[in-house]
Formats: sequence, structure tokens, C-alpha cells
Amino acid sequence: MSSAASDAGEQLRAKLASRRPTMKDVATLAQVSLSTVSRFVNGDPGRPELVARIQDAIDLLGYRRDLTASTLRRADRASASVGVLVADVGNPFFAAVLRGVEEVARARGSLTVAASSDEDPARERDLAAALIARRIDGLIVVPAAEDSSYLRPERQVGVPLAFIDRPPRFLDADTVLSDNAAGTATATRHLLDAGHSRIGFLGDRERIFTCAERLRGYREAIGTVDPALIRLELDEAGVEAATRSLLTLPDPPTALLTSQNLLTMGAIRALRRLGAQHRVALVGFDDIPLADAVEPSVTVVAQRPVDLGRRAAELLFDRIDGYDGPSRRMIVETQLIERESSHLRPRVSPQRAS
Amino acid sequence: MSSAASDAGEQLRAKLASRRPTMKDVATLAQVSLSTVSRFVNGDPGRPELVARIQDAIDLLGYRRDLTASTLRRADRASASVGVLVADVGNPFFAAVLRGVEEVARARGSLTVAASSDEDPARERDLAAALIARRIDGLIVVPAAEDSSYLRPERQVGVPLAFIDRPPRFLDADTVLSDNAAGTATATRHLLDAGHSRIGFLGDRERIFTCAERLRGYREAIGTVDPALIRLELDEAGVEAATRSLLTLPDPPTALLTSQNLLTMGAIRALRRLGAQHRVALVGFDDIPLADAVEPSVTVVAQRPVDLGRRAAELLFDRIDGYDGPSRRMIVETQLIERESSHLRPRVSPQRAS
DNA sequence: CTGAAAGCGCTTACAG
DNA sequence: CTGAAAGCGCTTACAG
Repeated sequence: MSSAASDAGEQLRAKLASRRPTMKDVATLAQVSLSTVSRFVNGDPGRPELVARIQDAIDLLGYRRDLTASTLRRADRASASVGVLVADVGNPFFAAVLRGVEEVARARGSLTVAASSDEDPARERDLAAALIARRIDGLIVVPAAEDSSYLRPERQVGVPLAFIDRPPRFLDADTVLSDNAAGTATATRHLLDAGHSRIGFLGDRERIFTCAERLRGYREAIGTVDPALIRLELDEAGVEAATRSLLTLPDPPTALLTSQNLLTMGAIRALRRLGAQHRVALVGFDDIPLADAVEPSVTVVAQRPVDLGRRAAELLFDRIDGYDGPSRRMIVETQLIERESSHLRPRVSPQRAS
Repeated sequence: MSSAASDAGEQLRAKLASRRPTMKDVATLAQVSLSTVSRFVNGDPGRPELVARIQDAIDLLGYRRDLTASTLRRADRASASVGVLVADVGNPFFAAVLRGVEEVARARGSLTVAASSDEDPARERDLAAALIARRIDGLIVVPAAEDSSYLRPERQVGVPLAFIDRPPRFLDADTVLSDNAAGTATATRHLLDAGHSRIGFLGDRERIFTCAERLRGYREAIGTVDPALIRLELDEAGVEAATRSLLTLPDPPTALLTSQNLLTMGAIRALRRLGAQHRVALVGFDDIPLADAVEPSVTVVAQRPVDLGRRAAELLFDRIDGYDGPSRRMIVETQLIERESSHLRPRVSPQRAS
């Protein structure tokens, strides 16, 4: 770059003060038109001579393109970002889902905007609106709301949508689910095979699809259900009391099934505190860190959360790329990881032995 | 709304087909000017009569404001979103950090755009550029790069910046850190007090600030350091071999210190596999799920990742709100959570006993 | 209080 | 290949 141009750059830079340089500034400094800079920035170079001037001007000014302005004007309206709405980005399960989405998005040059609904339907709606107002190219939702039809207008207008972990209700859209019922059915049969007939079920909120499905798999596999053995609406703290209460029943369960990761951790702690971890069998839904290292190690129905995220992102990008066929549903298989806690044989409980 | 207006709405709706309705569509349907709709949408109502017409038109069309266009034009340029760059959104530690940031951002009406650098400096730079190109109001970074000066132009131009977990190098910016060295020093003294003199240190990458600091705390507390007891550049898989190798030294360590969550989990597994978990003491940096439920339960130096995220977000929003003072550094204290694994007394190893 | 007009930073036909 | 001009959806002085 000539020293004259460099001086011009310095002057322009000073003039800009703390303003972010624009494409127009680059054009002025490089002494070309705005269109030429735009074409260059978009990968349509032009004469080598001009290219060099433009690149120098960009470097000198520290120019960064404003993608929001670009999105606004371009024909395809692509913002190169997708939104993800989960219950809690801090929960390891959803964190892994998010990671799966991000991998696929990144391979496609897209960024991921994540938000936590905290299982609050109103917050979910607000966040969905906030994401869509920012012109994301598509939205992935783990629905907290029982009714996803609030997204119908967005769908109509062509915002690609995909659901993970729980299907939308009153709305037709691509969905990726774990095989929840099959997972708990397998786990339940596994416990029945080990000789357990009284199996307790510890679940979170029945209105959440995954809990309802996992309960259904348990019910179907077990045959005759004793409602006294089912405890729902639990959180990590509530599990301890529920476990204690189950184990002090006149005819207590000899095995427990927990419906999700936080409840499994709560149940592990509760059994240990009761000194019952080697007496009462346990299977948890969703694998957890160190499940293999506690004593006894804990059998789980492992999900594949990263895959859930990846698959949903793939379905979403299909739509972003123009696929307009009927909505699809994918099931990601769960896997029973047999560890020690499910190989405990049923024993007569202390109360009954006395 | 009159039926004539409603008909007009239906017609406009049909005409829009699958196009997203704009403020102009609303203005046309409500028979007011664009400015009036804009003012209404921005909370400056006007005559009740017009307000009603505008609200009806918005509802009928399913109008959603385009925030990217709004950001482009408005005086303050606020996009109501902040960016966060961590090593891996799927790692529970960073997931918790993200959650903390999101809480504060949400309270401020901002969305959070998260991305994973995977400890790759080049990717970090790309992602930072991608975020800034989307006009985020501020950027929070867990730096993978050894040199953060690539962000200087952004800083110059007024993009608020905050760093978490590791300080920026060659750049002056607000930073929130755990007291890493103090944490490992406390842990080391705790082990020394229990009678251990040979304490192994298992770390990840020394070029990462947190690892270096935690190593420093260990070195300073222990006094005379035996380099044979320090193993670095480990990942979760490599920890097992490193543990085995340490324990088969002629004069093996009687206690281990691990520098982060994944390594602690690896060490727990390794010790169990070697049958050494009740013989070799262990303290991990960063708490992990079920650390309280393994046998022996694992003593840790707990960090407060959600607080790290919150504090950094608060510093960031101060800047977004216009604070322009010198950069600040906040230390979030760690806490030694004493469990069983650090209360094991040093024992002569089997080899030496034989 | 309301509306016409300019313009945010960019892309994209359209001429030359 | 290059440049002048229109316009994406919105906000914001400025008149009336």
C-alpha cells in the first residue's frame, strides 16, 4: 500500500474514532465503489489490483462485516444461526444435546443460540419469540409447553422447526426422540428376570412426555401394577423421602427404577443413607458420570443425548436447505448398560425378616 | 375490528402467502403510518383508537418484529444478545458457567449465543469473529488462545469483553477467576497434615492457565517437589496409565491431586481398577456429580462455576451500560469439601512391604 | 399526536 | 469487471 493511502487510512481511522468501520469506509479508503467491496467480501474477487487495495483497506481499518445488515438485505435471508430451547443448559443431558446441535451447526457454518426454559411454558414462548425476532434460520425445541401450537404462525411463515426429547402437541413437526418406553420396558424385564416382582418407579413430572412414556414402558412390562410403588412429581431433593417411604411399606419394593439422571443420583444417595444400596436393586434412566464407580455400580438405560442433538440438527438443516416434505420422526435407541446394581437378588426386607 | 378490516386482513394474509409480515403490512392494514406502528411497538402508544387498530392488525397478521433490522437502525445499536465462548458447552463445568451467564443475561432481556472452541485457538478466533459479526452487545470468553490480543480491535471499537476461568494475555479486560493456586495449596496442605509427604499431581495441559496455576499452588505448598510425581498433558483416558505408572514408582505417592473434573473421574476409575482406592488418598479440583457417593467418597476443591458465569456477566453488563473505567479482576473462592478420600493415612505400598 | 422522509450497513439487479 | 441506485425492515429526527 502506498504511503499516501496509508496516511489516508490513518486519517480515516482517527476520524472513525471509536466507531466500527463500515464497508463504505473500506470503499472510500480503497477508492472503489461499495459494490466492489461487497462482491469481494462475498467471494467474487475482481481485478487483482483492486483486490489488493481492498484487502489492505480492510486490514488497516480492522473492518468486520456486519452480518445482521447482510442478512437483512440478502435474497435468502440466511442469518447463519440456529436457536435451541432446552429445559436447562446447565443439566448435563441438555448440555450434551446442545453440544450435538452445535457440532452439526458448526459444520454448516452456523452459530447456536441457546436458552433455558426451566420447564416453564410461558418462558418457552417468550424465548421462542425472542429467538425468532433475531431471525434465526431454524429453531430446535425441547418443549416444556403442553401445547406447541403457538409456533404454528412461525411454521406457516416458513421457520424450520425440530423437536427433541419430547414431541410437539397440536403441531406437526420433525421430531427426534429416545425410545423411552422400550428403554424402561427392557429395564423392567431385566429386573423381573433377576427375580424382582415388586419394582418401585420414581419419576419426575407426569405431564412431561419422557416421564409418561418411561412410566408406560414400566407399566406394560410389569403386567400388574401396584400404584403404591409409583411415586411421581419428584425432584432430586424429593427422591430421598420417596425412597424412604417406599422402603418402609409393609410389602416394600426390592428394586427401584428412576426416570431420569437427577433422580437416579438422588436415589443412589438415598439408598446409601439407608444402608440399602446392596439390598435394593436399582436401574436409572440416562447414564450419569461415575455410575460405574459407585458401589454397587449402577445399571442404567443409557441415552445418546449428543446423537439426539445431531439428528435434530440434521433434520433442521434439511428444512433450511429447502426440504418441504412431510414431517419426520426419528427414534434414537437407548441401551441397557448392565452394572452391579441390577444384579442384586431380591431379599426379604429387614422389617419382614424380624 | 370491522368485518371490512378483517376482510382486508384476510386478503393481505393471502397476498403475503408464506412471507413474514412486516411492520409496513401492519401499517397498511391498520391504516396508519409506519412511524405510528413503530412507536406503538416501542411502547409509545398514541391515541387509543389507533392503538386498537394496530393491535388488531398485529394479531391478525401474526406480526413479529424483526429485531435485526431494529438493531441496525436504532441509536444504541443494542442487539439484546451476548456471546459466550467456552471450551465445550457439553462439559458440566462450562455448562454451569453458561447457565450463570444466561441467568444474568435473561434478567437483562438478553439472549445468550454459545459456542465451543474445543481448546483450539484458531477456532476461538473464528468464533469470536462470527459472534461479533452478528452484533452481539458483548462477549464473554474462556480463552483457549495463549494470546488474546486478536480481540484488541474489537475492544477499541467498543465491544465489551469479559474473560472467565483464565485471564487474557496481551489484552487488558475484565476477568473472573477461581482462586486456583489457593485451592490446590489448601488441598496440598490438607494432605500434608494427614501425614502424606509424597503427593502426585495429575494435570491436563500446562499451557492452560488453570492447570499452571493449580500446579503452582501445589508446588508452593509442598516445598520440595519431586518432578517424578508430576504428570501433565493428560486427558481422561491418559489418567489411568499415569496413575498406574505413578503407583509403580520405587517410592510411589501415597496421595494424588487431580487438576480438573474429567481427570478426577479418570483417577477414581484407575484407583478402583488397581484396587488402590482405599490405600491411596485423592483430592480432585472441581466438584463432580456422585463424588459424595463413591467409596471412599472423594474430597474436592469445589469451584462455583455458576457464580463465575454470573459475575462475568455482571461485569460485562456494566460495560454494556457504559462503564468505562479500568478493567477489573474478580476472584471467586474455591472451597475444600472434605470427604473420605483425603482422610486415608499414608500406608506403605505393597511393593515395599513385600 | 401523526406522517413523510432519511438512513442504519449491507446486497443485488441493472447499466455501462 | 465496475459503479450508481434501489431497497431489506426498521427507527428517528423533523414538520405539521
